[in-house]
Parts: sequence; structure tokens; C-alpha cells
Amino acid sequence: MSSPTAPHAGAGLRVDAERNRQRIVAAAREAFAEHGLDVPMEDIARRAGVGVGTLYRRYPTRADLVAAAFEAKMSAYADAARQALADPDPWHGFCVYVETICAMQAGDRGFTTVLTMTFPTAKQFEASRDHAFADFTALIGRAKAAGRLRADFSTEDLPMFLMANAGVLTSIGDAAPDAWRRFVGYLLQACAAQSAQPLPDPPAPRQMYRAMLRATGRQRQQRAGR
Amino acid sequence: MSSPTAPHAGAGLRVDAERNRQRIVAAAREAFAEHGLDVPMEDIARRAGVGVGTLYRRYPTRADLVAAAFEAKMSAYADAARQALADPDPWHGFCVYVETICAMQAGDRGFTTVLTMTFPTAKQFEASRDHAFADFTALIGRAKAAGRLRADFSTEDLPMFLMANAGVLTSIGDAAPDAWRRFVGYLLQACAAQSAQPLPDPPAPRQMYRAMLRATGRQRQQRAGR
DNA sequence: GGACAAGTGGAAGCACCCGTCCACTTGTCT
DNA sequence: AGACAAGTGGACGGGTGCTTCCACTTGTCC
Repeated sequence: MSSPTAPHAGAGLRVDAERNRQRIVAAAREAFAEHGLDVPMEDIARRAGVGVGTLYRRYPTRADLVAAAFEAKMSAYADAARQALADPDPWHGFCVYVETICAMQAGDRGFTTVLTMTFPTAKQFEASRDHAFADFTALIGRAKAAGRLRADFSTEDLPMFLMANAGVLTSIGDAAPDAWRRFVGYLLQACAAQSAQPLPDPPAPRQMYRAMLRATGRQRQQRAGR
Repeated sequence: MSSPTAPHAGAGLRVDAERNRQRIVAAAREAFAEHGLDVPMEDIARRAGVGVGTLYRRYPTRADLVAAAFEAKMSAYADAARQALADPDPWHGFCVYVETICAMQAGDRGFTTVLTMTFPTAKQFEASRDHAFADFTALIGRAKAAGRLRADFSTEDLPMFLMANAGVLTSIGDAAPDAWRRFVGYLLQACAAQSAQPLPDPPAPRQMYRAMLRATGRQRQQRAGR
């Protein structure tokens, strides 16, 4: 991102600077996982043992830092789709895939949200998402062909499910840490071909993209009263 | 709430004060509906044409104001359950009910969140919720008895669904205003008895209560990067 | 119409977080 | 070892929102 043509993120940096950069990313990973994407930058800096100035010079916007912090997890996310394609049973592969990524959401408060957003400036990051999406599309095709996935299942339904799961996770928090498993159970059964009553139309891809883009400026969301 | 023993909320107030109170509640309803529960108090005051001081004296905490603003909608919420019970077809009643309250969430950003929270100090408010809950429990019983609702459907599943729908609504926002309908379609099909693969256990009532209680102090949630 | 309680509004103090800027430190290269 | 670029941290100015407080206004009742 901030490096010229380098294969590795921190190339060209002085060794101490590179060490700090790695610390920052590690600290961000922890902080995002524990508290979600909106932890104060200063907390991350303190956790990394650097000043805020250092953090901002390396990652000028929060989105940059988020992209750096979740790059590895985003790769794992893409790998999961690839692995699911390797499953000999298309339907089983589909179900395990959905469960896996929902579990990834459950394990990291930051990732919960990251999977419902897009970060157009983070190239490698979005490339992983695109790979995952392509493999998932293939996965859907196979599962439909096998007659197990309902024919009207749309690729847009996956991000929608992730948004729903994010809602369950953030609302329930630690009060019922496994509730999301049941929820995903419901979703998967709704995806089965046998229960294929007609559904309202899915959102258009462009609509989902706009939704995942979010407002670019200052902005908040839910939050509790008092 | 702020009145001694009165049947009506604003009893005992000077007429001008009562007029202001009503304006405040009306302004809060609008503001919450448009921007969610975390609109600045000052915006509400300005919309009502009063000073913040007036607002705070009448409703000392945000929760008080939220309860006042959504009391009517909460009654409507309870009525919907009662009406659903009147439906001669238990399954149809169940489906219409779920669709109705999800539509109520979709129509009001504040209510989206309100339905996933509890406000223990707002007596009348929570009484409506309890009525709705009791009727919903009856609704479930009937639909199960009719063999249409899966036997392992739990009353705790409804609040979980509302949390999920809240996730869809807040993430998608205005980008795909009807996406929630499709989502609810999925949920309902998953509730049908015919698709009754076993599910993970539901959360305990106490867990759901704790979840809906939220943290009582300062606190934020998702929010986007950048 | 006068007196007093009730009600009002908005300024002020506080807390939080963002993002910048620059005097100082540290690595690196010769 | 010296010199210079690279890197650092945290103080600072700016913005937002919460909540309190009190000098002033306005209804109400006699």
C-alpha cells in the first residue's frame, strides 16, 4: 500500500520502522478483534508501544489500517471457499463454507463488520474477496446442479446472510456466544432445495456493493440508549 | 414516568410545558425514525423548537426519551401479535406476524434497534413487549399444533431473528430497501416443519435478556472505517 | 395586576476522539 | 566518528456531543 513496487508490505523501511509497522498491525488486529473497528486510534498506538503520529504516518486512514490488519484473515476467507470447492459433496461443501465464514465472524468483532463492507482502495484485500466470491459462485452452481441448493439462491444472498449474522453477533455479544450457530442452522435449512417456496427478488449486485461501501465520511450506526 | 400517579403522561404540567413535552416526543419520533437511536439530543431539541435544558428536565436520560417516543409503536407491536392470534390459519398468522414486525423495523431506524433492546425502567413500554411475547408464545403453540411450525422452534428465536433483520437493515440501509423481505422469506421457510433438520440449542431466555439489556454506560458498536 | 412557582434556553464545563505538526532521536552510510 | 535522512512521539487545535446550571420568562391563581 505505502510501498513503491515491493512484494512485501514494509519494503524500503528502516529496520526499526519496519519493526514498528509490524507491531502496529499486530496491535490493530488485537484491538479490532476485541472491540470492533471503531477502537480509538490512540488505543492501538498505545498497545503497539508507538505514538499516534507514527501510526498515522504509516496508515493515514483507518481504512488503510483495517485493510492491513485483516489481509491475512481475508486470505483465509478466500481459502475457505477454495477448500469448499474441493469437497466431493457440493451441498456439504456449501454448508461447511457458510458455517466456516460465519464462525470467522463470530471469532473477531472487527471481522464481523469487515465482511459486510468493502474497501475499494485496498487492492490485495479486495482481490481476496473477489476470489472468494468467484469460488463461492462456483460452489453455488455445483450445489444447485446436485439438486440440493434451491434454484433461486443468489450470490447476493451470501453478503446478506453475513450482514444478518453480524446483527446477531453484535446484538447478542457475549451473552449467548453460540447463538449464531443456531441462526446459521436456520439459514442453511432455508437454502435447501426442498423448502423452495418462492422468495422476493434478491438485491442487485450494484445495490449490495453500494451497501457495503457505506458512507465515506463521519458516521455512526446503531448504538444503545443511556 | 415523570408524573406522580396520573393516567396520562403529561398530567400536572403547566399547559405550555405539556405542549412542549408533546413537541419533544414528536420530534424524537421523527429524529429516531430517520437517524436511529443515537441522534444528538440537541438535534431533537432543535427540531422540537425547545432548548436542550427543557428536553433534559422532561426526559433525564436517552432511554426515557426512547421509551416515550416508541410507546405507541410498542403498543402497535403488541396489537400485531393479538391480531395474528385471531387468524384462523395458525401458520398464516405466524408468517404474517413475523413479516409485520420486520416491516415495522424496516420502516423506522430507531425501532429497528428498539426491538433488539430492553428498557427495564420503562414499565408501560416493557408491559407491551411482555404482552406481545405472551401472544407470540401462544401463536407458536398453535402453529406447532397445526404441524406447520417446526417443533423445536423456540420463543428465543424471534428476538434472534429481529437482531438478524436489524443487521440486514442497518448494513444495507437505503441501497436495497426491500432486501429484508427476501431475508424474511428465507427465515420463514426455515421455520416450516418440513425442513426440520435438527438445530443447535437456542439461547436461554436469561441470555437473551442480558443481550437485550446491553451495556449500561458509554458504549458504541459497529461503525465504518475511513 | 401582582406575586410566586413553574418552566425555559443556551452558555459553560467536561470528555472524547481525530489528525497534524515539529523539535527531537536514531539508524545508516561513508 | 560524523552527517544526514528517516523516523518518532505526543502536545495541540478543532470538532462533536453530553449534561448541568442559573438568570430570565411565563403561566396561574388570588
